[in-house]
Amino acid sequence: MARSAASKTQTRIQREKTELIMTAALEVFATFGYRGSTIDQIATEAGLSKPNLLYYFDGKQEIHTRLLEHLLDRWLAPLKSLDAKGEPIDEITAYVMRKLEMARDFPRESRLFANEILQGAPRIMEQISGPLKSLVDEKAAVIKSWSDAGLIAPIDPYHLIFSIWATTQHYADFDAQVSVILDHRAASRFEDAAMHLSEMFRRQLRPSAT
Amino acid sequence: MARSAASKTQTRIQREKTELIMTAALEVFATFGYRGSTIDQIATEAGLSKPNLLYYFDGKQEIHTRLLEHLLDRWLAPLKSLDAKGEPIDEITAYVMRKLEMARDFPRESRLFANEILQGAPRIMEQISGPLKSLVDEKAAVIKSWSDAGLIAPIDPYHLIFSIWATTQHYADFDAQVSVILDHRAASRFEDAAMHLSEMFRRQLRPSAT
Amino acid sequence: MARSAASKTQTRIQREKTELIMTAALEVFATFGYRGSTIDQIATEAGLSKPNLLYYFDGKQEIHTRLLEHLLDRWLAPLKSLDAKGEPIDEITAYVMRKLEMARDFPRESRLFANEILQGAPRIMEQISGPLKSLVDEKAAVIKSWSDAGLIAPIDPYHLIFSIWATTQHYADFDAQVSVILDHRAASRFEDAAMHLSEMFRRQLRPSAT
Amino acid sequence: MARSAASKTQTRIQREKTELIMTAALEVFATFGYRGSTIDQIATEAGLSKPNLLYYFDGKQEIHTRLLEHLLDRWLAPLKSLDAKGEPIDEITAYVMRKLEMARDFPRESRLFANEILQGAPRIMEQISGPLKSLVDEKAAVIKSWSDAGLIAPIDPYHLIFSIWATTQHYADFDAQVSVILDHRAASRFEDAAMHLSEMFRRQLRPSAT
DNA sequence: AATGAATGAGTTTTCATTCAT
DNA sequence: AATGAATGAAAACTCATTCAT
Repeated sequence: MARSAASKTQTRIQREKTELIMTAALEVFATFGYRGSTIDQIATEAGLSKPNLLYYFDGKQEIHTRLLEHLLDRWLAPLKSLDAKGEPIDEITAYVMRKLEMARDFPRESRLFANEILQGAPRIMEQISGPLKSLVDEKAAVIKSWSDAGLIAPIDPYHLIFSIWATTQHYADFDAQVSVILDHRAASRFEDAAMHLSEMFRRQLRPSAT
Repeated sequence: MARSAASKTQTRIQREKTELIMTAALEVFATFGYRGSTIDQIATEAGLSKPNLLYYFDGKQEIHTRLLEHLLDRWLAPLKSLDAKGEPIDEITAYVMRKLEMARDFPRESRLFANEILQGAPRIMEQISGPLKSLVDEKAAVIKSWSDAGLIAPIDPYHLIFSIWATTQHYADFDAQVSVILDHRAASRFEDAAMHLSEMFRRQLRPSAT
Repeated sequence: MARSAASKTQTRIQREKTELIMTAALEVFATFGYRGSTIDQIATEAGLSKPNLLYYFDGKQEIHTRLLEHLLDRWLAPLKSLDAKGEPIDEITAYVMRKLEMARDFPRESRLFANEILQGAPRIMEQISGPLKSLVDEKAAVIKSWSDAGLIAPIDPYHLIFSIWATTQHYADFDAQVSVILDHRAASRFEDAAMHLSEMFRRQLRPSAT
Repeated sequence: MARSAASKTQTRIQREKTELIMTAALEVFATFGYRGSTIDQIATEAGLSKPNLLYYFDGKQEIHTRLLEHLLDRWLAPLKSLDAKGEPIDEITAYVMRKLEMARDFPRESRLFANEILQGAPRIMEQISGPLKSLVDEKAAVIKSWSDAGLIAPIDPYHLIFSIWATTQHYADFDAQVSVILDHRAASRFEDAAMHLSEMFRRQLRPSAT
């Protein structure tokens, strides 16, 4: 049995197929949600037979869990890079831009995540209350210190972070709506959003002239 | 057969049961998504038998569709109230507050909507490209005019609207995450968010001193 | 949902269908064992569709469990009737006869039980170590007292009981073999066994002439 | 292909692996029955890969069939040894003891056999109606002759044999039940059974004083 | 209006067996 | 000989929907 991620010694084919399945599953899960997706869809998307897919993964649940685990690293990376020693406003703005790039380049990951949270995070709560919360707490403290030092305007760092997440991920998660509303302007939506958001957050963070 | 709620002549009991079912369905669909929800769950939630529920609605699809239709009015109301003749920054800030209140008071509606858009809006695209887009276009024009007149800072009205939607709905749609990250501070999340967001949007809109 | 035996208020149809299914399941499980039986077989045997069968029972496991529970009463009855106040040898011989009649009249019940024990009693251990063991302990004490009083030959009551179980149930459980070996004499196998076993146990129990 | 163990010319390794598989299969089949066992379990038990196992045997069915064939010799041996020229009661008692030893030393073989008969002997009927029946007929005739000669009490030899089989195999086949009922006395169950059964059969066979 | 009963079409998963190397 | 990979057929179970009363 080549089953389960446990086995450390993977053959080339195993690595390739596992990757193939994860990609297909990401596509399907991100679009239809966990319950709305079928193994059949994923198998078809991956060009495999259903039993063959189940040769690599123990079941639907496992694929999903592994996708979410896999996702977390990439998901936390932009915030991790926020440098306590950098120039505060530049740091935060750069973070916003990195998040926006992720929304542009990895919209399926964003939707997968959103789908999960939306339903109460039943299969991912641990990661949220664990690593994610820890990281947020850490970086919120950094922002707080900047705020306290007067380097940026007084601000609630948690709600700032939520605003950044919300505004950037919106372009991935609500793309169906965004694209329709922007119609012909949709092509440049990420550039426009970049302009808009960087301006928005810079204004918010700039210390008052006082 | 009194089938399908379409029939205009409803008895009182019909109206009550229909309402009961819609409420139950909202709860269930908002939590589990369309595919993740079963008629059984909705019937149980509503305290009805499954066949009895289907006496009032033609099927799962219809309940969902009607929920979304029903939802739209409430959903558009806050933006509709944006008054072209009001004081620009106050108007927009008030809009933000109304949206935030909706996230607080009608989180299930918000999640139902988010679920739908997230999956590509397959059952609601018409309403988005129709009434919703029209309204947005209209109000975006108003904001544009304020911006052109120098009453507010230069801004892309569409992306402003997206930012408002994103930041406010975030508190409903991502509540599972927000609550965990804020832990003991979660109780005041809407008040804190109100402070944060009103400040954020005011700063952004305030015309430059120049 | 009319599911699960829990519901006390059963309709006539429910009682009939439940009974019908139990009978069919007994037939199938007794012949093919738990794992060797399929819900399809049981449904076909009962003249129902598979989902209809599952409307009455929550699953294969539940049908099996309920059969075994149901079975226990009937299974223990012959031993329960062993009367401490009766004439020892007659009492025991009568018990042997009752067990033999059960092997003749309820061979499927016997095989269902045998199948389960044979596989280590995974789904029935509780009942064995509970009610069954209690009853055996009680009656073994009775037999022991007879033995101690010299009313029957000195004997290990537990092993006597095992011998009774083994010899009588053999005609049900190993019928396939018994019938072949006895070929034309097979028709009278239960009468012949009755003669043989009553003589065997009487001889064993008769106190020594000493 | 060196497929199928039928080929007479086996290398040493082939013989060893075949033996290894048979041992593993016996363990598994005896515990879970034919249908309840999977090739995977057997392969794992044998420390082989599934395809490798199937290199030595043509399929699940074949392993099972060969096990049963293999089993028959050992199974008939105790009865074969019953010597028409020996002292009747000693001969029969010795047979009982040999059977009881088999139940103690080869319980899996006993259970495998029991499982098969219990399910109507679908895969072994031939051997029962052939060699087994022949042997039984032969030895039953011997016992009959002893009985007719007054060397042992009048007795139905077939039912005597059934009683011997039943009582001895019971300790292997129903061990799950026996052990629980005897609890702390279970350790000596075979010694106790030996006492009990030898006494039981001796008493039954002893010609009446008359 | 209401509900117990029934079912066809899935959906996940298992498993004996085969393929390719 | 041996094994990683693959699959068709089945099996358990689910669910939206319909039937009958």
